[in-house]
Amino acid sequence: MKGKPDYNIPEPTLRRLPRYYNYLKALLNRGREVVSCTHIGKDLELDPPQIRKDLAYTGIRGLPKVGYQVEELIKSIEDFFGWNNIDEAFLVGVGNMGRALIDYKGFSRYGFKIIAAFDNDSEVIGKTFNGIEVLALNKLTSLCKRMNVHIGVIATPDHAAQEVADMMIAGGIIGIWNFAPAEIRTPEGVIVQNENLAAGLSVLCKKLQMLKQSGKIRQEVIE
Amino acid sequence: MKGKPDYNIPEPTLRRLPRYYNYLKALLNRGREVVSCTHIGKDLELDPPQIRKDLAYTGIRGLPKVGYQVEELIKSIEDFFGWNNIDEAFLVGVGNMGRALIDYKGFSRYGFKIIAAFDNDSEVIGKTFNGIEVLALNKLTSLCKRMNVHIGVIATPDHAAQEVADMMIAGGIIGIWNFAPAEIRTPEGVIVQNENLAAGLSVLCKKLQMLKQSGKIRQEVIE
DNA sequence: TAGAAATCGAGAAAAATTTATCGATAAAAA
DNA sequence: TTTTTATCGATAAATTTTTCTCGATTTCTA
Ligand SMILES: NC(=O)c1ccc[n+]([C@@H]2O[C@H](COP(=O)([O-])OP(=O)(O)OC[C@H]3O[C@@H](n4cnc5c(N)ncnc54)[C@H](O)[C@@H]3O)[C@@H](O)[C@H]2O)c1
Ligand SMILES: NC(=O)c1ccc[n+]([C@@H]2O[C@H](COP(=O)([O-])OP(=O)(O)OC[C@H]3O[C@@H](n4cnc5c(N)ncnc54)[C@H](O)[C@@H]3O)[C@@H](O)[C@H]2O)c1
Repeated sequence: MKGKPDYNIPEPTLRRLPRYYNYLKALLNRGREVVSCTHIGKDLELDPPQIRKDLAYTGIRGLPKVGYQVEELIKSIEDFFGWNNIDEAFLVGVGNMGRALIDYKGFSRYGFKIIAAFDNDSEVIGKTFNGIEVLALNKLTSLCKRMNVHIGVIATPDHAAQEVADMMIAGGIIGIWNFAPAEIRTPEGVIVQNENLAAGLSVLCKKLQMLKQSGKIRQEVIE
Repeated sequence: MKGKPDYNIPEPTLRRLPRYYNYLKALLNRGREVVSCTHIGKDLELDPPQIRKDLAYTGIRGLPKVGYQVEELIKSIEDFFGWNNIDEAFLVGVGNMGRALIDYKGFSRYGFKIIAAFDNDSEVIGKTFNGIEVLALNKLTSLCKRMNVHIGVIATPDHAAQEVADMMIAGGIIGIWNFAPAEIRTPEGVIVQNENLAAGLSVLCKKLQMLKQSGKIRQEVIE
Protein backbone atom coordinates (compact mmCIF):
# COMPACT_ATOMS: atom_id res chain seq x y z
CA MET A 1 0.00 0.00 0.00
CA LYS A 2 2.12 2.85 -1.27
CA GLY A 3 1.31 6.53 -1.13
CA LYS A 4 0.07 6.77 -4.70
CA PRO A 5 -3.43 5.48 -5.37
CA ASP A 6 -3.57 2.44 -7.60
CA TYR A 7 -6.16 1.50 -10.18
CA ASN A 8 -7.59 -1.60 -8.69
CA ILE A 9 -9.58 -0.27 -5.79
CA PRO A 10 -12.14 -2.55 -4.13
CA GLU A 11 -15.69 -1.38 -4.70
CA PRO A 12 -16.56 -1.69 -0.99
CA THR A 13 -13.74 0.74 -0.31
CA LEU A 14 -15.12 3.11 -2.92
CA ARG A 15 -18.51 3.00 -1.20
CA ARG A 16 -17.08 3.54 2.27
CA LEU A 17 -14.96 6.55 1.36
CA PRO A 18 -17.92 8.92 0.88
CA ARG A 19 -19.17 7.75 4.26
CA TYR A 20 -15.90 8.68 5.89
CA TYR A 21 -16.10 11.95 4.04
CA ASN A 22 -19.50 12.89 5.45
CA TYR A 23 -18.40 11.85 8.88
CA LEU A 24 -15.17 13.85 8.66
CA LYS A 25 -17.00 16.94 7.43
CA ALA A 26 -19.28 16.74 10.47
CA LEU A 27 -16.23 16.23 12.68
CA LEU A 28 -14.52 19.28 11.22
CA ASN A 29 -17.63 21.35 11.83
CA ARG A 30 -17.45 20.39 15.47
CA GLY A 31 -13.92 21.75 15.54
CA ARG A 32 -11.93 18.54 15.61
CA GLU A 33 -8.45 18.78 14.10
CA VAL A 34 -7.05 15.26 14.24
CA VAL A 35 -8.65 11.85 14.25
CA SER A 36 -7.43 8.26 14.45
CA CYS A 37 -8.81 5.14 12.82
CA THR A 38 -9.65 3.84 16.28
CA HIS A 39 -11.85 6.87 16.81
CA ILE A 40 -13.51 6.68 13.40
CA GLY A 41 -14.02 2.96 13.92
CA LYS A 42 -15.95 3.53 17.12
CA ASP A 43 -18.34 5.98 15.51
CA LEU A 44 -18.83 4.10 12.26
CA GLU A 45 -18.66 0.60 13.72
CA LEU A 46 -15.88 -0.47 11.42
CA ASP A 47 -12.53 -2.08 12.15
CA PRO A 48 -9.59 0.35 12.36
CA PRO A 49 -7.30 -1.67 10.04
CA GLN A 50 -9.95 -1.58 7.36
CA ILE A 51 -10.37 2.16 7.67
CA ARG A 52 -6.61 2.59 7.53
CA LYS A 53 -6.47 0.53 4.36
CA ASP A 54 -9.35 2.43 2.78
CA LEU A 55 -7.82 5.80 3.56
CA ALA A 56 -4.43 4.71 2.30
CA TYR A 57 -5.97 4.34 -1.18
CA THR A 58 -6.44 8.09 -1.26
CA GLY A 59 -2.71 8.51 -0.75
CA ILE A 60 -2.77 10.02 2.72
CA ARG A 61 -0.28 9.15 5.45
CA GLY A 62 -1.06 9.26 9.14
CA LEU A 63 1.12 9.84 12.14
CA PRO A 64 1.57 7.10 14.79
CA LYS A 65 -0.04 7.88 18.11
CA VAL A 66 -1.92 10.80 16.53
CA GLY A 67 -3.83 9.76 13.46
CA TYR A 68 -4.71 12.05 10.57
CA GLN A 69 -5.27 15.78 10.19
CA VAL A 70 -9.04 15.97 9.56
CA GLU A 71 -8.76 18.79 7.05
CA GLU A 72 -5.97 17.07 5.16
CA LEU A 73 -7.90 13.81 5.14
CA ILE A 74 -10.99 15.49 3.72
CA LYS A 75 -8.91 17.06 1.01
CA SER A 76 -7.26 13.74 0.27
CA ILE A 77 -10.64 12.08 -0.33
CA GLU A 78 -11.83 15.00 -2.47
CA ASP A 79 -8.72 14.81 -4.62
CA PHE A 80 -8.94 11.05 -4.89
CA PHE A 81 -12.44 11.26 -6.34
CA GLY A 82 -11.69 14.43 -8.23
CA TRP A 83 -14.61 16.29 -6.70
CA ASN A 84 -13.07 19.60 -7.64
CA ASN A 85 -13.50 18.96 -11.34
CA ILE A 86 -17.23 19.04 -11.91
CA ASP A 87 -18.86 16.16 -13.78
CA GLU A 88 -21.80 17.40 -15.79
CA ALA A 89 -24.76 15.12 -16.38
CA PHE A 90 -28.09 14.91 -18.19
CA LEU A 91 -31.14 13.53 -16.47
CA VAL A 92 -34.05 11.85 -18.22
CA GLY A 93 -37.44 11.37 -16.57
CA VAL A 94 -38.59 14.37 -14.58
CA GLY A 95 -41.05 12.64 -12.28
CA ASN A 96 -40.88 12.46 -8.51
CA MET A 97 -37.44 10.91 -8.35
CA GLY A 98 -36.05 12.97 -11.19
CA ARG A 99 -37.20 16.19 -9.57
CA ALA A 100 -35.77 15.15 -6.20
CA LEU A 101 -32.42 14.60 -7.88
CA ILE A 102 -32.57 17.87 -9.82
CA ASP A 103 -33.51 19.86 -6.74
CA TYR A 104 -30.93 18.24 -4.50
CA LYS A 105 -28.13 20.63 -3.53
CA GLY A 106 -26.03 17.98 -1.87
CA PHE A 107 -24.45 16.54 -5.02
CA SER A 108 -22.33 19.62 -5.67
CA ARG A 109 -20.09 18.44 -2.85
CA TYR A 110 -19.33 15.38 -4.96
CA GLY A 111 -18.41 17.35 -8.05
CA PHE A 112 -21.66 16.35 -9.72
CA LYS A 113 -24.03 18.64 -11.57
CA ILE A 114 -27.16 17.96 -13.56
CA ILE A 115 -27.11 20.54 -16.35
CA ALA A 116 -30.18 19.53 -18.35
CA ALA A 117 -33.28 17.42 -18.00
CA PHE A 118 -35.45 15.62 -20.54
CA ASP A 119 -38.90 14.10 -20.60
CA ASN A 120 -41.44 12.97 -23.16
CA ASP A 121 -44.46 14.35 -21.35
CA SER A 122 -45.59 17.71 -22.72
CA GLU A 123 -46.93 18.55 -19.26
CA VAL A 124 -43.41 18.82 -17.87
CA ILE A 125 -41.49 19.90 -20.96
CA GLY A 126 -40.74 23.60 -20.71
CA LYS A 127 -41.07 23.73 -16.96
CA THR A 128 -38.05 24.70 -14.88
CA PHE A 129 -36.78 23.06 -11.71
CA ASN A 130 -33.86 24.41 -9.75
CA GLY A 131 -32.97 26.55 -12.75
CA ILE A 132 -32.98 23.61 -15.14
CA GLU A 133 -35.46 23.66 -17.99
CA VAL A 134 -37.01 20.38 -19.02
CA LEU A 135 -36.38 19.66 -22.70
CA ALA A 136 -38.02 17.31 -25.15
CA LEU A 137 -36.56 13.84 -25.24
CA ASN A 138 -35.79 14.01 -28.95
CA LYS A 139 -33.13 16.62 -28.26
CA LEU A 140 -31.24 14.29 -25.95
CA THR A 141 -28.81 12.60 -28.31
CA SER A 142 -27.79 15.67 -30.25
CA LEU A 143 -27.36 17.77 -27.12
CA CYS A 144 -25.23 15.08 -25.50
CA LYS A 145 -22.90 15.28 -28.46
CA ARG A 146 -22.95 19.04 -28.71
CA MET A 147 -22.33 19.66 -25.01
CA ASN A 148 -19.93 16.76 -24.68
CA VAL A 149 -21.76 15.31 -21.69
CA HIS A 150 -20.60 11.88 -20.55
CA ILE A 151 -22.92 11.01 -17.68
CA GLY A 152 -26.64 10.26 -17.86
CA VAL A 153 -29.18 9.72 -15.12
CA ILE A 154 -32.20 7.56 -15.86
CA ALA A 155 -35.28 8.29 -13.75
CA THR A 156 -37.97 7.12 -16.14
CA PRO A 157 -40.28 4.16 -15.61
CA ASP A 158 -38.54 0.83 -16.14
CA HIS A 159 -40.09 0.15 -19.54
CA ALA A 160 -38.42 3.26 -20.99
CA ALA A 161 -34.99 2.68 -19.49
CA GLN A 162 -33.42 0.72 -22.36
CA GLU A 163 -34.66 3.11 -25.01
CA VAL A 164 -33.37 6.11 -23.08
CA ALA A 165 -30.03 4.41 -22.44
CA ASP A 166 -29.65 3.75 -26.16
CA MET A 167 -30.25 7.41 -26.95
CA MET A 168 -27.73 8.44 -24.32
CA ILE A 169 -25.11 6.06 -25.61
CA ALA A 170 -25.71 7.26 -29.16
CA GLY A 171 -24.93 10.72 -27.84
CA GLY A 172 -21.64 9.59 -26.36
CA ILE A 173 -22.58 8.95 -22.77
CA ILE A 174 -20.32 6.42 -21.08
CA GLY A 175 -21.65 6.45 -17.53
CA ILE A 176 -25.27 5.76 -16.63
CA TRP A 177 -26.75 6.20 -13.18
CA ASN A 178 -29.90 4.15 -13.38
CA PHE A 179 -32.79 4.47 -10.95
CA ALA A 180 -35.22 2.34 -12.94
CA PRO A 181 -35.59 -1.26 -11.81
CA ALA A 182 -34.64 -2.58 -15.23
CA GLU A 183 -31.68 -4.32 -16.78
CA ILE A 184 -29.95 -2.17 -19.33
CA ARG A 185 -27.89 -3.74 -22.09
CA THR A 186 -24.94 -1.58 -23.07
CA PRO A 187 -21.94 -1.97 -25.34
CA GLU A 188 -18.43 -2.46 -23.99
CA GLY A 189 -17.01 0.68 -22.44
CA VAL A 190 -20.23 1.99 -20.91
CA ILE A 191 -20.51 1.84 -17.13
CA VAL A 192 -23.95 1.36 -15.57
CA GLN A 193 -24.49 2.03 -11.90
CA ASN A 194 -27.85 0.70 -10.82
CA GLU A 195 -29.38 2.46 -7.86
CA ASN A 196 -31.77 -0.25 -6.84
CA LEU A 197 -33.72 1.08 -3.87
CA ALA A 198 -35.82 -2.07 -3.73
CA ALA A 199 -32.66 -4.09 -3.09
CA GLY A 200 -31.79 -2.02 -0.04
CA LEU A 201 -35.35 -2.27 1.18
CA SER A 202 -35.38 -6.03 0.67
CA VAL A 203 -32.16 -6.49 2.60
CA LEU A 204 -33.59 -4.51 5.50
CA CYS A 205 -36.88 -6.39 5.59
CA LYS A 206 -35.17 -9.77 5.28
CA LYS A 207 -32.75 -9.00 8.09
CA LEU A 208 -35.69 -7.93 10.20
CA GLN A 209 -37.53 -11.12 9.38
CA MET A 210 -34.48 -13.18 10.32
CA LEU A 211 -34.05 -11.18 13.53
CA LYS A 212 -37.66 -11.83 14.48
CA GLN A 213 -37.37 -15.53 13.70
CA SER A 214 -34.21 -15.86 15.74
CA GLY A 215 -36.14 -14.62 18.78
CA LYS A 216 -33.46 -12.04 19.48
CA ILE A 217 -35.88 -9.17 19.22
CA ARG A 218 -35.69 -6.33 21.70
CA GLN A 219 -37.86 -6.98 24.76
CA GLU A 220 -39.54 -3.61 24.85
CA VAL A 221 -40.77 -4.03 21.28
CA ILE A 222 -43.00 -7.05 21.82
CA GLU A 223 -44.90 -4.86 24.31
CA MET B 1 -27.17 -26.10 -0.20
CA LYS B 2 -30.32 -27.84 0.94
CA GLY B 3 -33.87 -26.99 -0.03
CA LYS B 4 -34.66 -25.07 3.15
CA PRO B 5 -33.31 -21.54 3.34
CA ASP B 6 -30.70 -21.03 6.06
CA TYR B 7 -30.11 -18.00 8.20
CA ASN B 8 -26.71 -16.97 7.05
CA ILE B 9 -27.38 -15.60 3.62
CA PRO B 10 -24.70 -13.46 1.96
CA GLU B 11 -25.75 -9.87 1.59
CA PRO B 12 -24.70 -9.75 -2.08
CA THR B 13 -27.14 -12.60 -2.65
CA LEU B 14 -29.86 -10.69 -0.86
CA ARG B 15 -29.23 -7.71 -3.14
CA ARG B 16 -29.19 -9.79 -6.31
CA LEU B 17 -32.42 -11.62 -5.62
CA PRO B 18 -34.68 -8.58 -6.18
CA ARG B 19 -32.83 -8.05 -9.43
CA TYR B 20 -33.63 -11.57 -10.56
CA TYR B 21 -37.18 -10.93 -9.47
CA ASN B 22 -37.63 -7.86 -11.65
CA TYR B 23 -36.04 -9.64 -14.53
CA LEU B 24 -38.22 -12.70 -14.11
CA LYS B 25 -41.37 -10.61 -13.87
CA ALA B 26 -40.47 -8.98 -17.17
CA LEU B 27 -39.74 -12.42 -18.63
CA LEU B 28 -43.11 -13.73 -17.50
CA ASN B 29 -44.84 -10.75 -19.07
CA ARG B 30 -43.23 -11.68 -22.34
CA GLY B 31 -44.75 -15.12 -21.99
CA ARG B 32 -41.71 -17.15 -21.07
CA GLU B 33 -42.45 -20.26 -18.99
CA VAL B 34 -39.05 -21.73 -18.19
CA VAL B 35 -35.60 -20.26 -17.84
CA SER B 36 -32.12 -21.58 -17.11
CA CYS B 37 -29.29 -19.95 -15.20
CA THR B 38 -27.32 -19.85 -18.44
CA HIS B 39 -30.06 -17.73 -19.95
CA ILE B 40 -30.41 -15.42 -16.95
CA GLY B 41 -26.64 -15.11 -16.84
CA LYS B 42 -26.50 -13.84 -20.39
CA ASP B 43 -29.06 -11.13 -19.77
CA LEU B 44 -27.79 -10.04 -16.37
CA GLU B 45 -24.08 -10.58 -17.05
CA LEU B 46 -23.63 -12.86 -14.10
CA ASP B 47 -22.12 -16.32 -13.85
CA PRO B 48 -24.62 -19.19 -13.97
CA PRO B 49 -23.25 -21.02 -10.91
CA GLN B 50 -23.65 -17.90 -8.84
CA ILE B 51 -27.22 -17.45 -9.95
CA ARG B 52 -27.89 -21.11 -9.19
CA LYS B 53 -26.47 -20.67 -5.71
CA ASP B 54 -28.45 -17.49 -5.11
CA LEU B 55 -31.71 -19.05 -6.22
CA ALA B 56 -31.08 -22.16 -4.14
CA TYR B 57 -31.26 -19.96 -1.04
CA THR B 58 -34.93 -19.42 -1.75
CA GLY B 59 -35.46 -23.16 -1.60
CA ILE B 60 -36.27 -23.76 -5.25
CA ARG B 61 -35.04 -26.74 -7.25
CA GLY B 62 -34.44 -26.70 -10.96
CA LEU B 63 -34.58 -29.41 -13.55
CA PRO B 64 -31.45 -30.42 -15.48
CA LYS B 65 -31.53 -29.48 -19.15
CA VAL B 66 -34.59 -27.30 -18.52
CA GLY B 67 -34.01 -24.82 -15.73
CA TYR B 68 -36.72 -23.36 -13.58
CA GLN B 69 -40.41 -22.65 -14.05
CA VAL B 70 -40.50 -18.86 -14.21
CA GLU B 71 -43.72 -18.58 -12.28
CA GLU B 72 -42.56 -20.96 -9.59
CA LEU B 73 -39.26 -19.13 -9.31
CA ILE B 74 -41.00 -15.80 -8.87
CA LYS B 75 -43.15 -17.25 -6.14
CA SER B 76 -40.13 -18.80 -4.48
CA ILE B 77 -38.42 -15.41 -4.24
CA GLU B 78 -41.61 -13.77 -2.98
CA ASP B 79 -42.00 -16.38 -0.27
CA PHE B 80 -38.36 -16.20 0.68
CA PHE B 81 -38.63 -12.48 1.36
CA GLY B 82 -42.15 -12.78 2.70
CA TRP B 83 -43.51 -10.20 0.28
CA ASN B 84 -47.03 -11.49 0.83
CA ASN B 85 -47.08 -10.33 4.42
CA ILE B 86 -47.07 -6.57 4.25
CA ASP B 87 -44.51 -4.64 6.29
CA GLU B 88 -45.95 -1.34 7.42
CA ALA B 89 -43.67 1.64 7.86
CA PHE B 90 -43.63 5.25 9.00
CA LEU B 91 -41.76 7.88 7.04
CA VAL B 92 -40.29 11.05 8.49
CA GLY B 93 -39.30 14.02 6.35
CA VAL B 94 -41.81 14.81 3.62
CA GLY B 95 -39.52 16.74 1.29
CA ASN B 96 -38.64 15.82 -2.26
CA MET B 97 -37.29 12.40 -1.45
CA GLY B 98 -39.92 11.64 1.13
CA ARG B 99 -42.71 12.50 -1.30
CA ALA B 100 -41.12 10.40 -4.04
CA LEU B 101 -41.10 7.43 -1.68
CA ILE B 102 -44.66 8.03 -0.50
CA ASP B 103 -45.97 8.37 -4.03
CA TYR B 104 -44.10 5.38 -5.37
CA LYS B 105 -46.41 2.50 -6.22
CA GLY B 106 -43.63 0.04 -6.88
CA PHE B 107 -42.91 -0.90 -3.28
CA SER B 108 -46.17 -2.80 -2.86
CA ARG B 109 -44.60 -5.56 -4.91
CA TYR B 110 -42.04 -5.94 -2.13
CA GLY B 111 -44.61 -6.18 0.64
CA PHE B 112 -43.76 -2.71 1.81
CA LYS B 113 -46.22 0.02 2.67
CA ILE B 114 -45.75 3.47 4.12
CA ILE B 115 -48.83 4.02 6.29
CA ALA B 116 -48.06 7.39 7.83
CA ALA B 117 -45.74 10.33 7.33
CA PHE B 118 -44.34 12.93 9.71
CA ASP B 119 -42.67 16.29 9.42
CA ASN B 120 -41.90 19.27 11.61
CA ASP B 121 -42.75 21.90 9.02
CA SER B 122 -46.25 23.33 9.45
CA GLU B 123 -46.34 23.97 5.71
CA VAL B 124 -46.54 20.25 4.98
CA ILE B 125 -48.29 18.99 8.11
CA GLY B 126 -51.91 18.27 7.28
CA LYS B 127 -51.30 17.86 3.57
CA THR B 128 -52.02 14.51 1.96
CA PHE B 129 -49.87 12.60 -0.52
CA ASN B 130 -50.99 9.37 -2.11
CA GLY B 131 -53.70 9.11 0.52
CA ILE B 132 -51.27 9.56 3.39
CA GLU B 133 -51.73 12.57 5.64
CA VAL B 134 -48.63 14.24 7.00
CA LEU B 135 -48.68 14.33 10.79
CA ALA B 136 -46.74 16.39 13.31
CA LEU B 137 -43.44 14.92 14.37
CA ASN B 138 -44.36 14.91 18.06
CA LYS B 139 -46.94 12.20 17.38
CA LEU B 140 -44.32 9.85 15.98
CA THR B 141 -43.25 7.91 19.07
CA SER B 142 -46.69 7.34 20.50
CA LEU B 143 -48.16 6.34 17.16
CA CYS B 144 -45.35 3.89 16.55
CA LYS B 145 -46.22 2.19 19.80
CA ARG B 146 -49.96 2.35 19.28
CA MET B 147 -49.90 1.01 15.73
CA ASN B 148 -47.10 -1.43 16.43
CA VAL B 149 -45.02 -0.27 13.49
CA HIS B 150 -41.51 -1.68 13.31
CA ILE B 151 -39.98 0.02 10.28
CA GLY B 152 -39.07 3.67 9.90
CA VAL B 153 -37.88 5.61 6.87
CA ILE B 154 -35.73 8.69 7.44
CA ALA B 155 -35.88 11.29 4.67
CA THR B 156 -35.04 14.38 6.69
CA PRO B 157 -31.90 16.49 6.33
CA ASP B 158 -28.83 14.83 7.84
CA HIS B 159 -28.75 17.00 10.95
CA ALA B 160 -32.17 15.73 12.03
CA ALA B 161 -31.50 12.05 11.37
CA GLN B 162 -30.21 11.04 14.81
CA GLU B 163 -32.99 12.83 16.64
CA VAL B 164 -35.63 11.22 14.44
CA ALA B 165 -34.03 7.80 14.80
CA ASP B 166 -34.11 8.15 18.57
CA MET B 167 -37.81 8.96 18.48
CA MET B 168 -38.46 5.98 16.24
CA ILE B 169 -36.52 3.63 18.47
CA ALA B 170 -38.35 4.95 21.52
CA GLY B 171 -41.54 3.98 19.72
CA GLY B 172 -40.31 0.44 19.14
CA ILE B 173 -38.97 0.64 15.64
CA ILE B 174 -36.27 -1.94 14.96
CA GLY B 175 -35.55 -1.36 11.27
CA ILE B 176 -34.51 2.00 9.85
CA TRP B 177 -34.20 2.78 6.17
CA ASN B 178 -32.05 5.88 6.17
CA PHE B 179 -31.73 8.24 3.21
CA ALA B 180 -29.89 10.97 5.08
CA PRO B 181 -26.13 11.04 4.65
CA ALA B 182 -25.54 10.77 8.37
CA GLU B 183 -24.29 8.14 10.77
CA ILE B 184 -26.99 6.97 13.13
CA ARG B 185 -26.08 5.48 16.49
CA THR B 186 -28.55 2.83 17.57
CA PRO B 187 -28.78 0.35 20.42
CA GLU B 188 -28.23 -3.37 19.90
CA GLY B 189 -31.10 -5.00 18.04
CA VAL B 190 -31.90 -2.15 15.68
CA ILE B 191 -31.02 -2.61 12.02
CA VAL B 192 -30.06 0.43 9.96
CA GLN B 193 -30.00 0.25 6.20
CA ASN B 194 -28.28 3.30 4.78
CA GLU B 195 -29.37 4.26 1.29
CA ASN B 196 -26.38 6.34 0.39
CA LEU B 197 -27.01 7.68 -3.09
CA ALA B 198 -23.78 9.67 -3.01
CA ALA B 199 -21.86 6.42 -2.61
CA GLY B 200 -23.36 5.00 -5.79
CA LEU B 201 -22.67 8.23 -7.60
CA SER B 202 -19.09 8.31 -6.36
CA VAL B 203 -18.46 4.76 -7.51
CA LEU B 204 -19.77 5.61 -10.97
CA CYS B 205 -17.71 8.79 -11.31
CA LYS B 206 -14.55 7.14 -10.00
CA LYS B 207 -14.91 4.22 -12.40
CA LEU B 208 -15.39 6.68 -15.22
CA GLN B 209 -12.33 8.60 -14.14
CA MET B 210 -10.29 5.40 -14.06
CA LEU B 211 -11.65 4.39 -17.45
CA LYS B 212 -10.65 7.72 -18.91
CA GLN B 213 -7.19 7.54 -17.39
CA SER B 214 -6.65 4.03 -18.68
CA GLY B 215 -7.21 5.34 -22.20
CA LYS B 216 -9.74 2.60 -22.88
CA ILE B 217 -12.47 5.09 -23.66
CA ARG B 218 -14.80 4.43 -26.58
CA GLN B 219 -13.47 5.92 -29.82
CA GLU B 220 -16.66 7.63 -30.91
CA VAL B 221 -16.87 9.54 -27.64
CA ILE B 222 -13.66 11.54 -27.99
CA GLU B 223 -15.07 12.78 -31.30
C1' DT C 1 -34.05 -46.80 -27.79
C1' DA C 2 -29.26 -45.11 -27.71
C1' DG C 3 -26.46 -41.23 -27.79
C1' DA C 4 -25.73 -36.25 -27.55
C1' DA C 5 -26.53 -31.87 -25.42
C1' DA C 6 -27.82 -28.81 -21.79
C1' DT C 7 -28.28 -27.86 -17.14
C1' DC C 8 -28.58 -28.85 -12.35
C1' DG C 9 -26.53 -29.53 -7.53
C1' DA C 10 -22.71 -30.07 -4.75
C1' DG C 11 -18.36 -29.39 -3.58
C1' DA C 12 -13.57 -27.69 -4.60
C1' DA C 13 -10.64 -23.95 -5.95
C1' DA C 14 -9.69 -19.25 -6.57
C1' DA C 15 -10.24 -14.54 -5.70
C1' DA C 16 -11.59 -10.76 -3.06
C1' DT C 17 -12.33 -8.73 1.23
C1' DT C 18 -12.05 -8.34 6.08
C1' DT C 19 -9.74 -9.05 10.35
C1' DA C 20 -5.66 -9.88 13.13
C1' DT C 21 -0.79 -9.35 14.18
C1' DC C 22 3.48 -7.06 14.78
C1' DG C 23 7.46 -4.02 14.51
C1' DA C 24 8.17 0.98 14.12
C1' DT C 25 7.34 5.59 15.56
C1' DA C 26 5.58 9.68 17.67
C1' DA C 27 3.71 11.80 21.79
C1' DA C 28 2.83 11.88 26.64
C1' DA C 29 3.99 10.52 31.33
C1' DA C 30 7.15 9.24 34.78
C1' DT D 1 15.76 11.06 29.73
C1' DT D 2 13.45 6.79 29.88
C1' DT D 3 9.28 4.34 29.86
C1' DT D 4 4.67 3.77 28.55
C1' DT D 5 0.93 4.16 25.39
C1' DA D 6 -1.51 4.81 21.21
C1' DT D 7 -1.48 4.40 16.49
C1' DC D 8 0.48 3.75 12.02
C1' DG D 9 1.94 0.82 7.91
C1' DA D 10 2.68 -3.55 6.27
C1' DT D 11 1.92 -8.16 6.10
C1' DA D 12 -0.26 -12.43 7.31
C1' DA D 13 -4.37 -15.07 8.48
C1' DA D 14 -9.15 -15.79 8.25
C1' DT D 15 -13.39 -15.27 6.20
C1' DT D 16 -16.50 -14.46 2.64
C1' DT D 17 -17.76 -14.48 -1.98
C1' DT D 18 -17.13 -15.80 -6.60
C1' DT D 19 -15.77 -18.97 -10.04
C1' DC D 20 -14.75 -23.51 -11.62
C1' DT D 21 -15.35 -28.55 -12.02
C1' DC D 22 -17.72 -32.64 -12.42
C1' DG D 23 -20.97 -36.41 -11.94
C1' DA D 24 -26.00 -36.94 -12.31
C1' DT D 25 -30.26 -36.05 -14.57
C1' DT D 26 -33.48 -34.78 -18.03
C1' DT D 27 -34.74 -33.78 -22.71
C1' DC D 28 -33.95 -33.87 -27.51
C1' DT D 29 -32.40 -36.14 -31.79
C1' DA D 30 -31.38 -39.74 -34.64
N1 LIG E 1 -40.15 7.27 -6.54
C1 LIG E 1 -39.48 6.37 -5.86
O1 LIG E 1 -39.44 6.42 -4.63
C2 LIG E 1 -38.76 5.27 -6.55
C3 LIG E 1 -38.22 4.24 -5.79
C4 LIG E 1 -37.54 3.21 -6.42
C5 LIG E 1 -37.40 3.23 -7.78
N2 LIG E 1 -37.93 4.23 -8.49
C6 LIG E 1 -37.79 4.20 -9.94
O2 LIG E 1 -37.36 5.45 -10.43
C7 LIG E 1 -37.96 5.72 -11.67
C8 LIG E 1 -38.70 7.03 -11.60
O3 LIG E 1 -39.63 6.95 -10.57
P1 LIG E 1 -40.66 8.12 -10.29
O4 LIG E 1 -41.34 7.81 -9.04
O5 LIG E 1 -39.98 9.43 -10.42
O6 LIG E 1 -41.68 7.93 -11.50
P2 LIG E 1 -42.67 9.03 -12.12
O7 LIG E 1 -43.74 8.31 -12.80
O8 LIG E 1 -42.99 10.04 -11.09
O9 LIG E 1 -41.77 9.77 -13.21
C9 LIG E 1 -41.40 9.19 -14.40
C10 LIG E 1 -41.11 10.30 -15.40
O10 LIG E 1 -40.54 9.74 -16.57
C11 LIG E 1 -41.18 10.33 -17.70
N3 LIG E 1 -41.08 9.39 -18.82
C12 LIG E 1 -41.83 8.29 -19.07
N4 LIG E 1 -41.42 7.69 -20.20
C13 LIG E 1 -40.41 8.42 -20.68
C14 LIG E 1 -39.57 8.32 -21.80
N5 LIG E 1 -39.69 7.30 -22.65
N6 LIG E 1 -38.64 9.24 -21.98
C15 LIG E 1 -38.49 10.26 -21.12
N7 LIG E 1 -39.24 10.42 -20.02
C16 LIG E 1 -40.19 9.50 -19.81
C17 LIG E 1 -42.58 10.59 -17.27
O11 LIG E 1 -43.14 11.60 -18.08
C18 LIG E 1 -42.36 11.05 -15.82
O12 LIG E 1 -42.11 12.43 -15.77
C19 LIG E 1 -38.88 4.57 -11.96
O13 LIG E 1 -38.24 3.64 -12.80
C20 LIG E 1 -39.10 3.96 -10.62
O14 LIG E 1 -39.38 2.58 -10.71
C21 LIG E 1 -38.61 5.26 -7.91
N1 LIG F 1 -33.25 14.60 -2.98
C1 LIG F 1 -32.27 13.79 -3.34
O1 LIG F 1 -32.08 13.51 -4.50
C2 LIG F 1 -31.37 13.21 -2.32
C3 LIG F 1 -30.23 12.52 -2.73
C4 LIG F 1 -29.37 11.96 -1.79
C5 LIG F 1 -29.67 12.09 -0.45
N2 LIG F 1 -30.75 12.77 -0.08
C6 LIG F 1 -31.01 12.91 1.35
O2 LIG F 1 -32.34 12.61 1.66
C7 LIG F 1 -32.82 13.47 2.68
C8 LIG F 1 -34.04 14.19 2.19
O3 LIG F 1 -33.72 14.92 1.04
P1 LIG F 1 -34.76 15.89 0.36
O4 LIG F 1 -34.16 16.30 -0.93
O5 LIG F 1 -36.09 15.27 0.36
O6 LIG F 1 -34.74 17.13 1.36
P2 LIG F 1 -35.89 18.21 1.54
O7 LIG F 1 -35.24 19.40 2.15
O8 LIG F 1 -36.66 18.36 0.30
O9 LIG F 1 -36.86 17.58 2.63
C9 LIG F 1 -36.54 17.43 3.98
C10 LIG F 1 -37.85 17.37 4.75
O10 LIG F 1 -37.55 17.04 6.11
C11 LIG F 1 -38.30 17.89 6.95
N3 LIG F 1 -37.60 17.99 8.23
C12 LIG F 1 -36.54 18.76 8.54
N4 LIG F 1 -36.19 18.57 9.82
C13 LIG F 1 -37.06 17.69 10.33
C14 LIG F 1 -37.20 17.09 11.60
N5 LIG F 1 -36.38 17.36 12.60
N6 LIG F 1 -38.20 16.22 11.77
C15 LIG F 1 -39.04 15.93 10.76
N7 LIG F 1 -38.93 16.44 9.54
C16 LIG F 1 -37.96 17.32 9.33
C17 LIG F 1 -38.41 19.18 6.21
O11 LIG F 1 -39.51 19.91 6.67
C18 LIG F 1 -38.59 18.70 4.78
O12 LIG F 1 -39.95 18.47 4.51
C19 LIG F 1 -31.68 14.41 3.01
O13 LIG F 1 -30.98 13.93 4.11
C20 LIG F 1 -30.82 14.34 1.79
O14 LIG F 1 -29.48 14.60 2.10
C21 LIG F 1 -31.62 13.34 -0.98
